[in-house]
Amino acid sequence: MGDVFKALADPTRRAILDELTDRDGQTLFEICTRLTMKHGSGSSRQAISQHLEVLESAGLVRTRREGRYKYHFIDTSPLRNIATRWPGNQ
Amino acid sequence: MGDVFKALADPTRRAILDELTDRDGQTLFEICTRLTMKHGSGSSRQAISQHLEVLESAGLVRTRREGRYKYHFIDTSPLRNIATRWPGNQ
DNA sequence: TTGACAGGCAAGTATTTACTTGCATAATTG
DNA sequence: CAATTATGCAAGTAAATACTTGCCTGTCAA
Repeated sequence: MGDVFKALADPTRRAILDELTDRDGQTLFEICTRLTMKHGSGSSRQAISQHLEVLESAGLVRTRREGRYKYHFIDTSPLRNIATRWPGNQ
Repeated sequence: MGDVFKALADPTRRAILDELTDRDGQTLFEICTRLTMKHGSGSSRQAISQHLEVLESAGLVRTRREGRYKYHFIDTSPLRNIATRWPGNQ
């Protein structure tokens, strides 16, 4: 089980979560191309793939395989602990 | 200005925030000794000092100098953005 | 069934980050 | 004033992390 905080530490991974928030259930290639559209300096496919592994291991992304496609879905439930760990934050 | 997410990525820094939540306004040495009490393998003074710099640069810790003492106070307001950045998280 | 497409694996490189080491400064205390 | 206490600074080391490179497997369509 990965660390949610460490998963959120990288700006590329946060951009991936933004992207999935905007359009849930994308494939690896869709995420790659849409990231290069928005931010000029897009990461490589392998880099994004490894970021997705980190996000999945932290429970922030769930995946479903269909044929040769693999769809990625955001899961925000692990974020709840962050909001409640240090009080005075409502 | 530092990155709030990167500041939260390190477990020692999160332990410092826990410690300040438990008892706000501690000096560097108080934080060091209380961290070594709870978790056996306490970090060195310099390590904690550098962690505090990161937390302060991220806006999670504010400081007040009085004589030779420097008091550290937690500020949870930067955490609000985290809770609201990715919806479906109330 | 051949080729293109989507994705996976693993080892190596490069960059970041955490920690250490040693000395310096400033405020108190005896 | 000298010694101690609390902290600061900066360069170096060690460990973690992000990224690359090259090849491999499975799926589908012509």
